[in-house]
Amino acid sequence: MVAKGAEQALSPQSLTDRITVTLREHIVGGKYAPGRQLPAGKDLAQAFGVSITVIREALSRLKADGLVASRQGKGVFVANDSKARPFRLVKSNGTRRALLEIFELRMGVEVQAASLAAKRRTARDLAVMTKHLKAMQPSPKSFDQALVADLAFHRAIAEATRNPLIVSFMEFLQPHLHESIALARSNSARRPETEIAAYQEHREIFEAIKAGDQRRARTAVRRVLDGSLRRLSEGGQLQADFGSRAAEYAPRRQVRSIRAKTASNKR
Amino acid sequence: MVAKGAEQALSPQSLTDRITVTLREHIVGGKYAPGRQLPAGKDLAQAFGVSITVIREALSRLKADGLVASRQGKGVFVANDSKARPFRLVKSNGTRRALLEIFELRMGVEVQAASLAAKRRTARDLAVMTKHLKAMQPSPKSFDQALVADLAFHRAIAEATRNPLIVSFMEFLQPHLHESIALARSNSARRPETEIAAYQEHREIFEAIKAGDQRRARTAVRRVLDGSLRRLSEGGQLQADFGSRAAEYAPRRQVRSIRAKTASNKR
DNA sequence: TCTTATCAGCTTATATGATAAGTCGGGTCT
DNA sequence: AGACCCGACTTATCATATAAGCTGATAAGA
Repeated sequence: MVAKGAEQALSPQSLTDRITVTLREHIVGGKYAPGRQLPAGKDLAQAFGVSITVIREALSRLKADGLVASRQGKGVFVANDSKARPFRLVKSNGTRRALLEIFELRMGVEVQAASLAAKRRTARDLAVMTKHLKAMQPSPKSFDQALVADLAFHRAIAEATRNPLIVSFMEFLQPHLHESIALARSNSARRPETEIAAYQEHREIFEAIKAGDQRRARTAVRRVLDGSLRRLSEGGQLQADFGSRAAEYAPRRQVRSIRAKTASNKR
Repeated sequence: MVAKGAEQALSPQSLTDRITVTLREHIVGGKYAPGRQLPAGKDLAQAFGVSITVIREALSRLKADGLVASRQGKGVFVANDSKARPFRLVKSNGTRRALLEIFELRMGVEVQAASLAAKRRTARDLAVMTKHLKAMQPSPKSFDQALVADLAFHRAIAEATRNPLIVSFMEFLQPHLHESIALARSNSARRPETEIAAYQEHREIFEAIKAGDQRRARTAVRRVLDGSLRRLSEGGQLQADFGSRAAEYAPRRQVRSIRAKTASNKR
């Protein structure tokens, strides 16, 4: 059944997963000081009661995270430079609170992006923005199209900063905001006056960037996002469901097809 | 030799490293659509001409990155939910350009943090800020102490936002900014008048947050960071060296203690 | 006809042993 | 003393083997 599939995807932390978590905790917890050498793979395997394979895979993950570094013939060492470590959004569990936190972080970056864009935008940037802005005009053919254009417009701003870091960070944030955006729009948008207001506000951002007015650009973005934030806050509850974990790997359907196939194959 | 050690740490991308990169490119490049099943480990090993061990370690890393998900008995699938993916600052190679990019990103978050802090700060937050601000007062005992207090002050602002995401993101950014901060201060700071100005500017941030004036807080932070940015831009070149890669793992000496421990543990 | 049991063939997960190669220190030989 | 070698460590990689989950087909039973 579907329930079984979901349970399946959640519970079975593999042995490697658990060992990885444990090792990571030991390292960040300070059990092994930065620069220190870890026990040899063989010893770790014995200590945890698992095979060397599991230890190797766990260490490989930590190595990919920049937490440790191994050198052939010498050993595995705790990295004392934390610059390679990635930034994760683990707590994005769909809670409204989590969404608000992400949204606030996004606002800071987006305001900064608009500010920089106002200073560095080229004619080409402005042309791209204009294109997307047009697709956002009120009463568009499809609702989704306006949303896509909205995202593309903000992305164009990011690219106009000439700062690839800001671009990639906003790309990183976007999927986490996907639900909040959908919610905010479904809450109170769809009403023509809201649509028109949204268009006007975005237009104001564009004009400020075009004019090279950094402060005005910041204010305009802040106004737009404050509006979204308000719509997000006032709406109904969230977190109800956004697809069971099992739905993420595109299973389903096979159940039916299998059954159909067995039926037809019955010969 | 040292040169050999450095070369050693840079070039010898392990086989697993290369396969991981290749596989990642294939996936994000769209060779395998989200939800699609990857070829079996055995086939991948044959296709790349490596052993299954290497494939497994590579897949294990991608799995830890949320790029793929494996299910025993079924296979490995490309995850179609990108929310688990981490954010990395790979290009932080010490170039001045890279530092500026990080700095600009930081500025956006920090301005937002101050803005939120002005709205949500508690009396306790203000007390903490006051403490650090005092330690920043001109002509302090030690130069380093002022720098530490500076960082602590900004951290206190982040915590006053009540947004743990902002706190952890600034923590994530900080080691990457370490060099730029040191550079900016060594460039033109140390002069009494600069120190005094920095203190006054930070004081202004505090006052704005205390007064609950969001806009003033944003402006004040922007002024401080613009100042740092200017000092960073005008100074001498960077990127010369900040410790060879080999020095990052600080081996030596501890090796002995570990060895002694394992030796004694060998029952 | 329909359901159920069983089996063969896939897959990943884990374990184990072997080989290659790098590091390090001690010992030997000159 | 200095150059050299050798053995004991390490990680890296490879090759198999076993266990366990999944899938589909077939056989057995109602």
